[in-house]
Amino acid sequence: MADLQLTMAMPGWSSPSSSGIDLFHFEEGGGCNVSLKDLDMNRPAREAEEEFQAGSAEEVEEDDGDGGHRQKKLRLSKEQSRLLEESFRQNHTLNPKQKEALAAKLGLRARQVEVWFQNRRARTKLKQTEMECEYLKRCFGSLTEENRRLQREVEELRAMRVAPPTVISPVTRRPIAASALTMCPRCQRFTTAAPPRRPPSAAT
DNA sequence: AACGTCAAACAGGGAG
DNA sequence: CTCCCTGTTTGACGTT
Repeated sequence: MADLQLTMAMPGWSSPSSSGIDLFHFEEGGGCNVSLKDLDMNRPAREAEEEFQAGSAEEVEEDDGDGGHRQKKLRLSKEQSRLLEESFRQNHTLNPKQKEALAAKLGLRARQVEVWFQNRRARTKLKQTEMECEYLKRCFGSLTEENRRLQREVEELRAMRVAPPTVISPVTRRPIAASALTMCPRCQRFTTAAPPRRPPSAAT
């Protein structure tokens, strides 16, 4: 399925678009993910599903009669979830017509389908973010290790660095650093560079 | 019973 | 104004 587009290339990770594996896999086929929730759900959802399976759209119980505006929470049936997932795989967003059609097909209100898609998108994004986070953590770990290794290497190289080459000074007849020699342009002979002249010491 | 997790539903704000 | 995103609340359910 090409429904998830990770924005990061993560070596070793198969992108959903190529693997065909969704981050969220619902109990299609295997059935091992079926929990008691799915089997013994609260009645409104089951009723809705029965209506849905009978081919008619049904308004799930909307008001408890006390004027409270919050919907009674329903759990979607297995079949409703499956169809929503299927639809989500084809498209992560729905236009109003598609929303209405899907809602009618599922026996839900358009608002419920809309909310489901919103939540589903959010969950997908969260999952992606978690994966990216894990990947970055691993990157950080390996880079830290690499950094340590390079630091050690630098220290080792510093420790084994040989002393600079020396020559015998033609003036003092003692060893001096070769870099301290300069060639006299007139006589073409090596001589020691004159030490930088210090200006007369200023006070302080 | 208390706690944790999951997902449905809501609210507010930004973009078009 | 509508749609979507994001953060939050809340109810259902599982686990300890």
